Amino acid sequence: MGGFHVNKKNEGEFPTRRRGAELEAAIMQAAWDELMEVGFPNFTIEGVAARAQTSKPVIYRRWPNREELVLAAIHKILPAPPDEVPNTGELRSDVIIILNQLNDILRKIGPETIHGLMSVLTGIPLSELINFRRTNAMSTILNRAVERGEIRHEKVTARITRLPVDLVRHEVLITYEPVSQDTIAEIVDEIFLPLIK
Amino acid sequence: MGGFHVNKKNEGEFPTRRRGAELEAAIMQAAWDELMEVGFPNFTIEGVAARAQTSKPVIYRRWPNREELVLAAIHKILPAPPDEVPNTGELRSDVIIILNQLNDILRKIGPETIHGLMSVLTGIPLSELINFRRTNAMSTILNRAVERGEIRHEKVTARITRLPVDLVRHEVLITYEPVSQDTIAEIVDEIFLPLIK
DNA sequence: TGCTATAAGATACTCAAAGTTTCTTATTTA
DNA sequence: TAAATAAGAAACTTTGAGTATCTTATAGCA
Repeated sequence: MGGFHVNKKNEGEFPTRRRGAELEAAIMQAAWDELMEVGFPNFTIEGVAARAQTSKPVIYRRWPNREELVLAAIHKILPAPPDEVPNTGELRSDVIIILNQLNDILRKIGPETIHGLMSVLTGIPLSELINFRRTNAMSTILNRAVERGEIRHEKVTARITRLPVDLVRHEVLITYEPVSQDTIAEIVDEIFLPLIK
Repeated sequence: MGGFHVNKKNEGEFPTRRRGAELEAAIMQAAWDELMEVGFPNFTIEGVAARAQTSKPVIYRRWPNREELVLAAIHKILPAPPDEVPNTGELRSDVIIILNQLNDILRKIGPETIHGLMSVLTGIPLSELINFRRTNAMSTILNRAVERGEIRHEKVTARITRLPVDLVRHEVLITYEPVSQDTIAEIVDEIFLPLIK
């Protein structure tokens, strides 16, 4: 028992029905827009379909559910930070650059969406959900600082390497404090550098 | 157009229909059990009503929605940590006690539920959602350590006071690492104490 | 150029659960 | 013992997830 069909035959010169990559890109953009406008808890597949001027089955043929669609849109739309690890010649400014990149990404996605994803995609740490190849950036920065003789390598433990990133994440996601330049400076100058210098 | 009613008249000696505080307690327990068994994403009001052997309107008369019901159950059922702030006479062991209490609470509620609540109750920091009057415990501990002469008061900034609690929260909620005694010791001995001593 | 495979799009399902309404009746209280 | 209160039963509306079925536009190929 099929539906009531009103498709018009298109005798025109170029296609009006999108397919493949073009259609996919339109859906990703629509999903992102929907997420930004209504927020994660109100994000619906139907809303995305309407916005992209397509229909639900088209979306379900590509992504199995709400969460995967959101995750895909995030990875597709969000500009990844540059691949190169900052290298200013000074540890402090390198770390501040990394922390600003992280803060930007988290702020753009929004805590509400991140919490929503983490609630549903159980047991997957944030670094796996949203990993812009930033995992090793801090290590690289610290190795360079050791090579320059700026810090001593015995000070560089795994926990201290993660510390600044962890604190920015905590600030954005758990306390909802806006992470200003002052906040970042505080984390770096009051916590991180004293431990490693 | 009301429903089909099969209530039996109870001519017995004592009430079979619960009300007030007794009913409320049964609902809270049912909500907690439901949360523990099916997890936050699958938690339903209908499930709670069935489990508590009552009906949806009874629940909706008291709590406006799913999230508030969960939040109420958490606060009702979860044993709050003791009111007294630990006072062993040594900073290190006091901090370890606090961090273990925090870890216990977060583990009992579960990251999935916490993320779910934070996604829906937008903009409310974790410390307001789940505040077992622990907010000032660290301050008290540090003040006592200053009084004992164990540390100097200039070292005690707001950020350093929050640091150990922040790191445990981050570990449980963001990285999903199990917080062992070793992890807590690492946070205290490798990060916190070196900054404050 | 026309044929065929593919996939888009429309529509209508089913199912579950949120939240509401209406009614009856048990229980408390005055 | 009567009146007020609130529990409980059931059916309702609405929304959205996810699926199934069909038609038809389009791409790629013969």
